[in-house]
Order: sequence, then C-alpha cells, then structure tokens
Amino acid sequence: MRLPPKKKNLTIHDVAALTGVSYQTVSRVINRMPGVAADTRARIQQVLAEVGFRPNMSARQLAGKRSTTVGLVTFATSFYGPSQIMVHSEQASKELGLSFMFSGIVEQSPQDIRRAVDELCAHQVGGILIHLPWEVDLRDLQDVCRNVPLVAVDSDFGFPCPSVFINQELGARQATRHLLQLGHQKIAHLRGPIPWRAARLRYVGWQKELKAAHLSPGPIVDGDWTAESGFEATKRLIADHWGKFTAVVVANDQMALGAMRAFEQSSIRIPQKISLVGFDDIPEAGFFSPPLSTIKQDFAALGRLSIQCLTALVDPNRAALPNRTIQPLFIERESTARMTGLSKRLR
Amino acid sequence: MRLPPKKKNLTIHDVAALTGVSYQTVSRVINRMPGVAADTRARIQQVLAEVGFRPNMSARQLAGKRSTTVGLVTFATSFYGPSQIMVHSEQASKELGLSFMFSGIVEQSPQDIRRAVDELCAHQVGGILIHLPWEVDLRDLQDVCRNVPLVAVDSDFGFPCPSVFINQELGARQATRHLLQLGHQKIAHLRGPIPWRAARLRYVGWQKELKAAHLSPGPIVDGDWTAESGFEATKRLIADHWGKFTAVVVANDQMALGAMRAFEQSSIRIPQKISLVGFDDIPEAGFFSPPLSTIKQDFAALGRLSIQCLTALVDPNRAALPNRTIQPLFIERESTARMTGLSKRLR
DNA sequence: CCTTTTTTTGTGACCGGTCACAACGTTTAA
DNA sequence: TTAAACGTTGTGACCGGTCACAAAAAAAGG
Repeated sequence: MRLPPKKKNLTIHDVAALTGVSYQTVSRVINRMPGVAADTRARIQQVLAEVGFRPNMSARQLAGKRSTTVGLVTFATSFYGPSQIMVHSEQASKELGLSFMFSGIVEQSPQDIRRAVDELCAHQVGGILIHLPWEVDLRDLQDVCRNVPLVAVDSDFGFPCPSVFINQELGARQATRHLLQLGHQKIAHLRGPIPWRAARLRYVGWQKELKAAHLSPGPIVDGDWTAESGFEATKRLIADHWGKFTAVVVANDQMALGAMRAFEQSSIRIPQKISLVGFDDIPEAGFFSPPLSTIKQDFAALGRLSIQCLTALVDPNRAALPNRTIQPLFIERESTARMTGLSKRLR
Repeated sequence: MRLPPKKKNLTIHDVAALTGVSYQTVSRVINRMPGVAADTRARIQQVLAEVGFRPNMSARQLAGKRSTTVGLVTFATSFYGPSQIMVHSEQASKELGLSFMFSGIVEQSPQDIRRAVDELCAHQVGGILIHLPWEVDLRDLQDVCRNVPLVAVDSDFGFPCPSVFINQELGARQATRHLLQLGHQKIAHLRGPIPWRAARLRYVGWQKELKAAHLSPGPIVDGDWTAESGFEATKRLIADHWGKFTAVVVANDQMALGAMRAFEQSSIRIPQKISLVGFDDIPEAGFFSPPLSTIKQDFAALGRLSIQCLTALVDPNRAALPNRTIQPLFIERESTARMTGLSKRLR
C-alpha cells in the first residue's frame, strides 16, 4: 500500500527549523535526554505538542537498532486459551509502552511457523512471544529468529527456551482431587486432542492423581475441544461405560457443556448422578445448568509474565528469569456433589 | 529493547558483495522487478535463499514510503464480537500478505482512542481498521490519522468514513419475525447496554418489527452482555412482567444463557412456556439446554471485507467502494416453539 | 561496420531518525 | 589572567532499503 501524500508528516528537521535549533536538540527533547537548557526544552516541547509531532518508528528502529514492538505468534485463535493469550499479552505490552504485532498461523506445519516468526523478525520486533498448543520439535526456530529473543508461552519446543507456563497437570490433579474428596472412586476422563500439550498434561494429571490415591483410572473418551465433540464423546461414554464411573474430569469447559447436554438427554442428572469438572472457567461456565465446577487459568498473569520475561531477556542487567509457572485455581460450583449411597447404588 | 547484536542480519549490500553485483540489482530481484538477466537473477535468488535473506521492513517502509502493515484498534476484546473481528481481520490481512498490528483501547475516552490510532500511525501502518462498539463523536479522528486511510468496522463515528457493517437491526428483526411467525404476540426484549451501537440497533430492530406487525412492544430489561447480567435481568423480568410476554429477544447469546438459567430456576420451561432467541451464535449456543435459536454474524466475511475496503482506499485505480453491509443469518434451534393454547393459558 | 535502440547493471541522493563527537559559550579553578 | 571544566548546541556519518537516473553492454538496424 502506498501512502497517499496528503498532509505530510512533520519530521524532527521540520520542528528544528520551526524552533531555530538543530535537529539533534529536538531529538534530545523527544527522548528526554539531559543536556538541554530548560527554556530551550520548554520551547521545543511547546512546538512539538502544537504540531502533534509523532516520531517515525520505522526510522527510529532503523537508526537506533532497537525496537519497542513485541510480536506474538499463535495458532487456533478461535479457542479460548489462544485468544486469551493474545488479548492479555497485548494488554501487558501496552502497559509497558510496547507496540504489538500479531501473526497467526493457519496450519500446524513448521514452515508456517517459520513464516510467521520470519515475518515478525523482518519487522524488527524486539522480541517474540510464541504459543503453540501442540508439541512440535522446533529446534531450528532458534536460527530463524537469529538475534531476536523468544519466549515460549505455555508451550514446549523440545529445546531450552525461556518460558512461562500454566501448570496444566496440577489443574487436572486439583479437579481430580476435588472429586476424590467428594468420595468418588470411579472417575472418567473426557480428553482433549492428544497432540495438544494441554490435553496431554491434563490427561497425565488425572492419571497421576488417581494413581496417588491408589485407584485405577476410569474410562477415557476423546474430544477435540468443541462442545459438539464433548457431546458425542459423552454419548459413547454412556453407551460403553455406564456404571463404571460416577464422575468425569473434562479437559475443557466447552466439551463439558456438550457432556452436560448428553447426560441430560440420557436423563442422567448432574450432580446427583454424575459429577463433572471442566477446565478454563470460560465466562459462561457459571451459568451452565448446573453451574460448572472448573479450573481457572489466570491468562492476565500469563500475559504479564511473558512480557516481563521477554524484557528481562533483553535487559542485560538482570540475569535470565527462571521459567515461571502459574498455578491454576479450582472453582467450585454446582456440577460436583458428594457421592451418596444413592449414587453408589446406581445401576 | 535493544537487540543484542549476536548474529548480524545480512543486508542487500552483503548479498550484493557475495554475488558480485550491485545492491540495486539485488533489490530488483527481491522485488521481482523486470530488467534483470535470467541467469543473474537465478544466481542472486540462490544466494538469497541460502543465507535466508529477509529484508528489513523498517528500512523499506522508511525509504519506500509505503507500508504492508495494517493496524486494528478495538475495544473490549473480552467480548465475542470484538475478539472475532480481531482474529478475522488478521486472517484476512495475512491472506493478502499484509502484516498486522493491534492496539487495544482500555477506557472509552477519546484520548485513549487517539493514543491507539497515533501509535499505529507512528509505526507507519498503511491503513487502520477501527471497531468501536459504542457511539462516539470522533470527527477529529480524521486529522489524527492525517494521511492514513481509515475503515470503520461495524462502527459509526458521526462523520462519513468508509465502513463495513453487519446489519444488526435486520438481525433483530429476523429474530423477532421468527417469533411472530410462531404465533407469539407478546415479545419481550433483553437489551444490551444502550451506549453500544449493536445494543441500540438490535433494540430498534425488535421495535420496528413489532410495529410493522401492529403489535405493541413487550417489556424491556437491560443487561451488560454478560451471562450474569442476563440472569439478573431475567429474574427481574419474571418478577415484574410474568404473564405479559411469551417470548424474549435477547441481545446476545451470553445473556440468553443467563436468561435460560433464570427461567429454569423459576421452573419455566423453554421452549414450552417461553421462546428465546439469542444473537451472535457463539460456538457453545448449539449445546445450551435447549440449543439456542440465534442470529449468526459472519465475522470472517466482515474481516475480509474490511481489509478489501482498506486496500481499495489506497488503490487509486478503483473508486472508493460503497459501504458494504453483511446480512446476518437466523439459526433455528430448539429454544423457540409455536405458541400453543397451553402457553396462552399460562398464568 | 558504425549508429541506434534496447537490455542490463551501477551510482548517488534520500527517507527520518540515532550516534559519536566536535564546537561553542560560561563558569570555575589555578 | 588563563586554563580547565562544564553545560549546551551543532555536525557528519550511518542504519538498510528505494528511487531516479546514468553508464555499460548487448542486440538490432541501416
């Protein structure tokens, strides 16, 4: 796109001419550098404000070899997690006065990931946040970004890389533990798509918590994060395994919604006959019928921490931050209930 | 952020030296310009690929006075509409090979909007997409962006500006009409927050459709788009107006979910006693109990159209596109049913 | 064979900033 | 009184590209 040359943008040289000083002095004022007489500074600032001066970031980036832009590459922005990460990392960067570029990837291919990273690097971003929900070996990513620092956001690329995580496994354990504490012993799992890191870790968490309680894992069915898949999977679960579980740990809230619908259609009441725990705490979860007990992830903190991690990487003063992990939070609502004799007798 | 000068990025001059031609020839190859001998071109392309050359966009933007970046400014990315707009306009720009910058605004103040637009302009974006859900007088926005073209995305700023819309009013009329066709005559409205343009237009649509049918509008209650507010508002609706309506047009799906919960708590069955239509068609809507009839907005088309509109603005060949409007789509599910004698007798 | 035209390649200025350093006027110290 | 020190301002080169135009080489025409 060519910019139509309507009203020309003023440069520091224009401002310098207007004020009767050299461009360097104007530059000093703009960058709040010392060594400018108070009255000169005031005069220049006045003019700057009057003409609404706005430094050309391209020129600044080019000359200064620094950048105040961060980039994010992520996949599947239609899902809750990725979109939350996008929103909150943008907010966190704004708070630090950083601009934000975004590049989504469409297919899961390494080429497409390279393309996205490459694009951001070409724009001279100061750092890149990258969230890839499934597990890929991306060791070559390091040379794609050459000198641009990289932070993995709740992602794992099979090479050491500064990262910020949400403890998915712990979340699943919390969910499972809650059900155990309510007296459930046969706990099923509605899994997310296993190539996804979050799906696998939640699965592992469910397994480990049961193992720690010396219980064997209940039946497993798979979904693809959507409510529809949760619905279908739960119908299978009921058809194939009814009687072999009294509670379900579901890998996300959307699938839990689908599951609720499936149980409802089979006239299985929640939480009287079945307890259900979701994952994500989407804003709607509290208004499902019944309101869904779930695991909340603090994406705002994740965004903030990611940006902090990135800035720390660039700042040579601070040593590299250790990889930070955010603890999820269990939210109890009404989709879980104590095992009663009644539900034990079921079937 | 200062870029640590680890592995230096190669420039066209480096490539020129490597190939034994002038930098201009390299530039020609990179930009696919004619007038380069086939073998020279091949040789340079070879080297380009080998070293993984990546042109410095800042330099290019600075020198060329053109930009391949579009910017989006929007508010309330936590809501479905704005976040969809963000995702889809990014996708649309990628399809056209454009990079994407994003700047969210935090408060509804004109200053903050100016700041966001200013930031993007400073980065020399080629054009700006702006989606502001509430109605503001922003006539001064034109000079903030000086020469940067602006497209309003489903927004209205009180001055003529190329725009792309979703026909919110029509959507509400479709919802209302559907209920009318089912025999409902007393139709309530659960409104969104009236400062929001979409809320007002949906409200107007509901009004107009009733007027066209020579019916007087049913009771109105207000929410703030959240499920919680829908729940509270519906409780009020039931308390104050029960008997005076047999159907509700709800301004979005989240509030409709809250409404469902409120009706459920009052043992009012949907759709037997009350019909409900939502708006948005969020991915979960099909799995509410019962599945929600709603109005679908094609955000992908909106994004594509917005970007098209922007590129058309810049391209002097094409005349300015007329403002385009996207028609919403009614999705019938199970939250609406024909008025029966039974429900007429209610109360 | 030499001129003209066309194709291919190279040169210098410039975009709007930053950087390192030089030059200036004042004040301070010797 | 003069030199040193300081605060303030100005200068030229440079970042990595694009642009307009000049120069060289190759092809076409007489």
